[in-house]
Amino acid sequence: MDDVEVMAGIFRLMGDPTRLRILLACLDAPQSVGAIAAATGASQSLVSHHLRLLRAARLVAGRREARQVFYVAADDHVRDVLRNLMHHAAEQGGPT
Amino acid sequence: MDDVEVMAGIFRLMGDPTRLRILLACLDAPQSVGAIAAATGASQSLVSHHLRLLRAARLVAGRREARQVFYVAADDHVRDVLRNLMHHAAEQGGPT
DNA sequence: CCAACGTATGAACAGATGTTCATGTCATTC
DNA sequence: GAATGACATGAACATCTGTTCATACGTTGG
Repeated sequence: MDDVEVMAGIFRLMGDPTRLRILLACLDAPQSVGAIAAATGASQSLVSHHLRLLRAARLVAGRREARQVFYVAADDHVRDVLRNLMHHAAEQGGPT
Repeated sequence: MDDVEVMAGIFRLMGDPTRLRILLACLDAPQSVGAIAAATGASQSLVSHHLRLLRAARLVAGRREARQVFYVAADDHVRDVLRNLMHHAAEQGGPT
């Protein structure tokens, strides 16, 4: 596949608010699916659906711990991108 | 609007291959709409439609020069994000 | 083994999105 | 000022996407 399409695929995944919140929720530390659902306010089912996509793109990695499964952002580049654009958003919202 | 939604909005715009190619085409130097269309292989109409969205999000800025309009990526953060993920794609495609 | 908990999956649906085709607008040239 | 070139816009359409609801799966405790 073309590099551009790979990039676009990643961006598209980050382009949904719910999925972005999920990513941000497990950016620094592994979180269980339930915890992510609670943190984002999305249903458990929806979170699981999204996590499947994020996992397929290797943006998150999941590890089973007894009954729960803990997900964490799997990529340093992704972390950088997110942090970078968070600054951007902060600037755009800017000082009122 | 929430910061997360702003970020997601930007990511979503970069999440379409055509639009991403358009962005990359005018990342370093201003390009006319026709030039962008030629560079990306998309129709003039489609490029114009996408440029409208990118302009609305202030990801590109357009300047009229006689008959032509030149667009250029308008934001340093965006440039950084794109370059950052280009490296990511390079790594993922990586050494076989 | 049965029940309970946490997570995953599948079907179905409403709404959004990318693209095309046709046409409109603005600036230039003759 | 009519014609041409470069870009913008609008309608229409097929496709994709996010969400929900119901249900299945795997793991632990009695």
